[in-house]
Amino acid sequence: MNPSEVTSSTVQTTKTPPTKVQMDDIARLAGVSVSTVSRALSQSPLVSEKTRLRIAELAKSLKYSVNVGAQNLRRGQNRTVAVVIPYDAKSRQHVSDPFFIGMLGSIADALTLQGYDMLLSRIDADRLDLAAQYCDSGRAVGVIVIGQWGHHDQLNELASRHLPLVVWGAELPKQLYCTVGSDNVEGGSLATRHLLTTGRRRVAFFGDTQMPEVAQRFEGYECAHRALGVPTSPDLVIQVPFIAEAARDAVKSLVARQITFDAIFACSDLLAITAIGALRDVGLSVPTDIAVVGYDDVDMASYCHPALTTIHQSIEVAGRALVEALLAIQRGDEALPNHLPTRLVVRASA
Amino acid sequence: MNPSEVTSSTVQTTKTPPTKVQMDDIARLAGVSVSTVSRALSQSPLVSEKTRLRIAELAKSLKYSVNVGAQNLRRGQNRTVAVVIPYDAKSRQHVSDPFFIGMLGSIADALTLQGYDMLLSRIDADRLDLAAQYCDSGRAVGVIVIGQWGHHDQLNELASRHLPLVVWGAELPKQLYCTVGSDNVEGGSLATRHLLTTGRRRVAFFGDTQMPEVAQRFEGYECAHRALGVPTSPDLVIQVPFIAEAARDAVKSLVARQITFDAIFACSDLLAITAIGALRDVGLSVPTDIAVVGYDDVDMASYCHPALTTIHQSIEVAGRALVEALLAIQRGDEALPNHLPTRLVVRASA
DNA sequence: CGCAATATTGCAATCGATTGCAAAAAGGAT
DNA sequence: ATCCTTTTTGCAATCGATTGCAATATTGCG
Repeated sequence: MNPSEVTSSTVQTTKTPPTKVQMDDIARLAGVSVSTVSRALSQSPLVSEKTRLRIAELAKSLKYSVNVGAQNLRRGQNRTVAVVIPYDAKSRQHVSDPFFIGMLGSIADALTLQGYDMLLSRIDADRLDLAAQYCDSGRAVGVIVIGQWGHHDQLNELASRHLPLVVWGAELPKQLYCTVGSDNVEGGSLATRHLLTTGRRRVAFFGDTQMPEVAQRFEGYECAHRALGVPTSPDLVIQVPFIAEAARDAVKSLVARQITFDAIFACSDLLAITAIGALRDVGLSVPTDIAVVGYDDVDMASYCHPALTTIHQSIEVAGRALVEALLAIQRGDEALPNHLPTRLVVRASA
Repeated sequence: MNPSEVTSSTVQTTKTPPTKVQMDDIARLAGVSVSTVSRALSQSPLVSEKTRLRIAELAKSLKYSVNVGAQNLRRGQNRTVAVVIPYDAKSRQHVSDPFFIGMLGSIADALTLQGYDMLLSRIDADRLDLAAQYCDSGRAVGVIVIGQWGHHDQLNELASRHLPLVVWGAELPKQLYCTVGSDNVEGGSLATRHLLTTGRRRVAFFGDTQMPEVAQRFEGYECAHRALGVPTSPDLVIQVPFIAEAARDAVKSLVARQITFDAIFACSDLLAITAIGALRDVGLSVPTDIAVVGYDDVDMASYCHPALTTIHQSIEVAGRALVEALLAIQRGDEALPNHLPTRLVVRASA
C-alpha cells in the first residue's frame, strides 16, 4: 500500500510527497464518512461494532494516528504539561544537581501514566514569566517548576494569572502557588539530631539560607540544637550555593579561619560529597575527624567513599505528587501545599 | 481590563469563565479584522506600521499568545521535537546515568535556540516503535533517541518509516538512521593507551560489549594493546551493564577468581566510580595498586576521590550535533553519522 | 478635482479533526 | 408489505488561526 495511492484524491497528483495519512484517507478506503471514522476511533457507541473493527484495522495497517493538534483544537482540550527548570543566565549556571535532574524522569513517568505529554524547557530564572506563554499559547495546560530558588515573587505573579502552577520547593507565607516539597524542617532536624546524638558538638551548616528550602532546613538545624541543649554558633553557618565548587571553598575557608568543627550538615549530596573531598585534601578524615550528612539521597550517595549518610527524599513520590497536584488544580480542585516525609539514611560518613 | 469584557461577543454571556484571549478579541478591541491581527503579529509587510504597533501593544497588554496548535494546523508545520529515553521495562531499570540525563539539558538548550519545543518521554526499550506515534500524530516533527543500547533493529525499522530520527550512539554497518556519538574507538584507545604507557600491563575492561558503543570502545582497547605490543587476555574482559551494582560485582568477581590485574578501563564514569569503591572495600588502593579510567567525564568525576581520570565527551557539543542533524534531515538534507572527538582528562585515578 | 497607482484591509476558504442534528438503513410488530 | 422504532451514518458547523484574492482607502500627479 503506497502512501501516494492512499492520499490521492479525485485529481491524481504527479509528485509523491510523503503525505501524512489522515482521517479522510481512512474514510475513503473504508467507504464511509470521516464522521464515522472519527467516531469509530474514539469508541463512540454510535458506530456499529462491525464498522468500528474494520476502521480500526485499516487505521492500524496504515499506521494512522489522529492529529492531536487538530483534535485539541476542536475539543478545546489539551493533554500536555510544561515542565520548567529555571537556570541562572547571569552565571550561566545550569542546574546539574542530580536530584533535580532525576526528578524529570519521575515526572515524565507520572505524566505518561495519566496520559499526558511533557514539554520540557529551561528558562532563565529571571524571566520565569515566560513560562506563562506555554499556557497562553495553548501548548500546555499547566506548568511544573522544578526548584523554587529565590523566585518566590515571580512565582506568585505567575500564579496570579490563574494558570495551573505547581512548584517543587518550600511552602512560604502568603504564597499564591501550590508547592510540593520534602518536609525540610523535619529533614534538617533529623540530620542535625543524628550528628548531635552521636556526640558531635560543632556542626557546620552548608547552604544558601536565601533559598526557602534551605532556610527551612536551617530551622530544623536550630530546632535540633535547642532540643538537645547544644548551642549554635554563627561561625558555623556558611552560605554555600548549590554548586560543587562552593562547598570546596567553604571547607577551605573554615580551615583557614581556624574555626573548629567536628561535623557538616550539607544541604545537598552534591555539596556533601564535594566537601568530603575537600576535607580529605586538607588532611581531615571522614567520619573520624569530621562527620558529614547530606540531603537528597541521590544514587551517588551510596557509591562514593565513604558512603554518604543523608536525608532521603523520594524522587518517585515527588514526581507523582507534583503531577497529581497540577492535575487537581487544572480540574478546579484545590491542591494544598504538600510536605513529603523525609528519612535519615545512615551510611558511613556520619 | 477584565477577561469577561474582552471575550464577550455580541451576546453577553452571564458566566465569567477564565476564557482564553484569542485573536478575535484583539481584533474587536482594535477595531480591525482577525486577518489584520494575524498579519500584524506575524510581521507581514501588508499591514501598516501604525496598526501593527497598536495591535502589538494590545496583544502584549492582554498577554496574548497565538494558539500554537491552531497555527500549526493551518500552516501545516510544527516546531516540536520528541526526545525519547529508552528504558528497560523488564528490569524496571530506569536510565539514571548522569551522562544521558545531562544530555537532556543540552538538547533542550539547542532546541530552544532554534525555536523548537522539546517533548520528553521515556519509552519501553522494547517498544521503541511507539516513538513513531509522536510523528504520526503530528505532535512532533522528528525524534531524538538518547541511547542506542541493543536496539539497532528496532531503530532501523523506525527509520524505514521515513520519520526524521537521530540516535545518540555508535555508527553501525547497514544502518538506516543517523547517529551522533563520540568517537568510541578513539576514546577506548586513548584510555587504554594511557594505562599501558604508564606501565600497566593487565587492564581489565568493564562494559557490555553487546552494546555497539561499548563494542567500539573495546575495539579501541584492543587496538591500543596491539599498537603497544601488550597481549590482551579474555580473563580481563568483563561483561558489565551500565548499572552501578554491576561494577561492584565485577570487581568482587575478579578478586575472588584471583585474576591479577593492575588497571580497569570502565565504559562509564558511573562504573568507574563504583569500581573504585569496591576496590577500596577489598583493600586495593587507587591508583597505587589499580589504576582506573572512566568514560564520559560527568561532573562527579572531578569531585570523587580519587578524582577520576576519564574520557571526556562534551554534552554541549553532543546536544547541538543531535539537534542539527535532526533539523537537517527534516529539511530533507542528508545528515551523515557524526563522530565527536574525545579527549583524555588525566586526574588522580590513573 | 479626477484618476491611476499603490498601500491596507476584509472576506471567505482552509488546515484536520469532532459533534449536534437530520437523514437513511435496519429491525420488529402487525 | 406497511409503519414505527431503533441503529447507523453523513452533512455541515466549528475549534483558532492563516492567506489568496478582491475590495476599499490612501496617495500622487496632472
